[in-house]
Amino acid sequence: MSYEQSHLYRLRHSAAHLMAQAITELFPGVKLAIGPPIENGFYYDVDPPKPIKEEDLEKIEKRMRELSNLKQPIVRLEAKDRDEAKEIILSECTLGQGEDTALYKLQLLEAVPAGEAVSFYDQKATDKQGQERRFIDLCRGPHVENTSEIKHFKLMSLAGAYWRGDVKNKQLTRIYGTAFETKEDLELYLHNLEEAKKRDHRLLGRELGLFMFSAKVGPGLPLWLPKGTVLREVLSDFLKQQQLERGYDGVVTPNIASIRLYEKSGHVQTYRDKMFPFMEDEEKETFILKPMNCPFHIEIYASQMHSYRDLPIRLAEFGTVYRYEQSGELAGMLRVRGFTQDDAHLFVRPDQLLEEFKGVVDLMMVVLKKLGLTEYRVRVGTRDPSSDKYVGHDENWQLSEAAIIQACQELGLEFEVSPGDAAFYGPKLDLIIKDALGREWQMGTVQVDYNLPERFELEYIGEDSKPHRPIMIHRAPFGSLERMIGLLTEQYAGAFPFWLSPVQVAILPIADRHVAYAERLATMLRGYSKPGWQPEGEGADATPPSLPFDGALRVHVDDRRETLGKKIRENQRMKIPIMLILGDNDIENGTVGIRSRETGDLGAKPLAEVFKMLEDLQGE
RNA sequence: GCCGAUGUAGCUCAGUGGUAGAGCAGCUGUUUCGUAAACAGCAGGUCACCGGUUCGAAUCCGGUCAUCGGCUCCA
Repeated sequence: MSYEQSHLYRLRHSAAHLMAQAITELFPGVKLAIGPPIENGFYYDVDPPKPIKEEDLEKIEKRMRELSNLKQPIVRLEAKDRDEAKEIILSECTLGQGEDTALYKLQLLEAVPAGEAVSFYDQKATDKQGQERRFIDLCRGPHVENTSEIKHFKLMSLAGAYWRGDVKNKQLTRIYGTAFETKEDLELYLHNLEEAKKRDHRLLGRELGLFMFSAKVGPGLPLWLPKGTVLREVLSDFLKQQQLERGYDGVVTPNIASIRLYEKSGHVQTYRDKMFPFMEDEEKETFILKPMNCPFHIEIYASQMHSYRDLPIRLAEFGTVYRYEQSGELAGMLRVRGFTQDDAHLFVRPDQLLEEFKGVVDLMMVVLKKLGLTEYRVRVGTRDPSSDKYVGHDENWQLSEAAIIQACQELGLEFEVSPGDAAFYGPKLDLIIKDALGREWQMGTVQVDYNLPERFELEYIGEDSKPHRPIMIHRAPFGSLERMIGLLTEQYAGAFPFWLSPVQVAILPIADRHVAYAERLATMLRGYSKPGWQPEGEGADATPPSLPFDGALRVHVDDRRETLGKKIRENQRMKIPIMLILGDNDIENGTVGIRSRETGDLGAKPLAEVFKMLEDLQGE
C-alpha cells in the first residue's frame, strides 16, 4: 500500500485540519489556504491577520490537544453543485469570521476539475462550557473518523510560502507539523531527526577539518582545508581516470571572460540575475565571472575545422564557476556561490547522439557505484510548454527529449519525466539524491543541446563534404565537487571508505621512544623508501618485511605526548579507518597493533600481515 | 530576495538590567603510558556589528551582517 493510501496519510491530513481549526480559533480572521500531508508530516498555509511567531506554535499545539479531546466526529459532506459549494465556503467555512477569510478557498474551488465532486469535511462537538466548536474545510479527503485519533503530533516549524508557489503571489505563513499513530513512532522520528543532525556535513566538515566558511571571505564561498582537499583530489583523480579510458580530452579555461562570449551563448539574457556583478577594464570592455563552462569549450571546438571522423569530441574540465545565488538559498556545501563542476562537453553527430548519451549515463552509474550511492532518483527534465524561458526550435526540443527518453528505456533505467525541469537550452537527465535531513539535491546531470551549436554556428564537415551542425551533450557526473563531497560526508557520516579517507592510516607510537620507528613506518607506507628499509629491534631482523605494494597511503603519525587511550579516542573521532599502534613489544617482535575503525582492536600482527591487509584495503 | 529563528572564548554551552562563566581545545610544567579522555597551572571574550533607552545593557528597543529551518530558484 502506498503512503498516499495509508491510514497514516489520512491521519496527517486530519492533523492539518485540526491545526487549522486551532488557528481559526486563536487567530480570528485568518485566511486559510491549503493544508496537505507531506512525506514526514503535514503543513497548512495560512494568511493570518497578525504575524504568527514561533512562540505561538506552543499555543496552537495546546489548542489542538484540547480539540482532539473533544472527540469531534469528522464527517464528509458533498455539495450538489458549484453554487452550493460556493455557498458553503462563504457561510459555513468562514465560521462567521468574515467572507474575506474564504479568499483562497474560493480560488481552490475554481481549480477543482469540472466533473469532480466538491467535498467538505466537517468536524464539530460541544465543549464543557456548552459552546459548539466547529471547523469545516473544502477538502478532497479522505480523513480519519474522529479528531480524537489525532494524539501523537508536534508542530515543527514556521516558514513563508508563496500562494500557489509563485513569487508574484502573496507570501503566506506555512506551519509544519508531524503526526504519528503511536507515541513511540513520534519519539523515534524525533530521535532520528536528532541523529540526522549529527551527520550534517556542516558540522562534520568543521569537526573533521574538511572545509570552512569565513565571513571575511564572503557567504557561499568555501575554503577547502587540507583534508577536504584530499577528498577533492581523490574524487577528481578517479573521474579523470574514467574519462581517460572513455576518450575524453582535458582542457583548462579561465575564470572570467568578455561579456560578449556570454551574450552570444544567451546566458546574459537568460541568466543575468544569477551572475556576479560585471566588471569593466580600462578600455571599457566588460568582463564577467564565469557562471558556466560551456562557451569556453565551444570556442575550443570552433577554433578549428572538424571532420565527421573526429567526432565525438569530448572536452573535459574541472571548471570553477560562480553564481550569485540568493542569500537565503545558500546551504553549506550543498548550495554555494563558487563551485567546481566536473564538467565536459561532447560534440557529436546526430547518429552518435544516442550512443554517446548512453555512454555518459553508463559513466554516471559507474560513479554512483564507486561512491556507494544507492539511493537516488533519475529525473528527466523537459520543457514546460507554458514558460517562455527556453531558447531554441521546437523540433530540436522534441528530438532531444525523445533521445533522452529512448536512452533511458534502452538502458532499462527507472526514471520520471518532470516538465519544467529542463535547462533553458535543452532537456536533461538529473540524478537526485537526498541529504541527511531528507532534502533532495540535484547531483549529476546530462543535457542535450541543439541550441548552443546553432548560436555559435558550430560545424563539422560530413561525408558529403558539406558542413553539418554537431549536437552538444553537457554532462557532470558528480554535479559539483562541493555538493558531492557535502553529500558524501552525510552519507558516510564522515566515515569515508578507505580509498577516499583523507587520512587512511594513523600510526600511534605509545611513548616518545617509539616515534622514530613510527615515522619510518609511515614513510614506508607512503611509498617513499620502498626498498632498503628495515625495522629496528631484536627479532625484527629475522623477518625483514618489505612493502608488497607501492604504498602511496595517506598516513599520519600521532606523535603527541598523550596517553594511548586519548590518541585512540581522538583518531576514532576523526574517523580514521586504520590505526597502527606501536610499542616496545612491537619493535622487539616485528609486529604492530592494528585497530579498525569499524571493528576495534584486532591485536598485534606481524608487519608483513599488516602490509597485506593494507594492500587489500587499498585494492578494494 | 521573502517568512520565521539564532548569534557569548577555537568548539559545545551557562549567564533576563548591577564586576563575563564552565567543559573541551590551546600554552607551560610533571607524567612515557598497550586499545575511547593522565595531573596541575596559565592564558584566552569590543558578549556578531552599529545606534538607541537607562545612573548602569550580553540582557530591553531599532537597524545591519552572518548562520539555521522553509518558500522561490538551482550543480
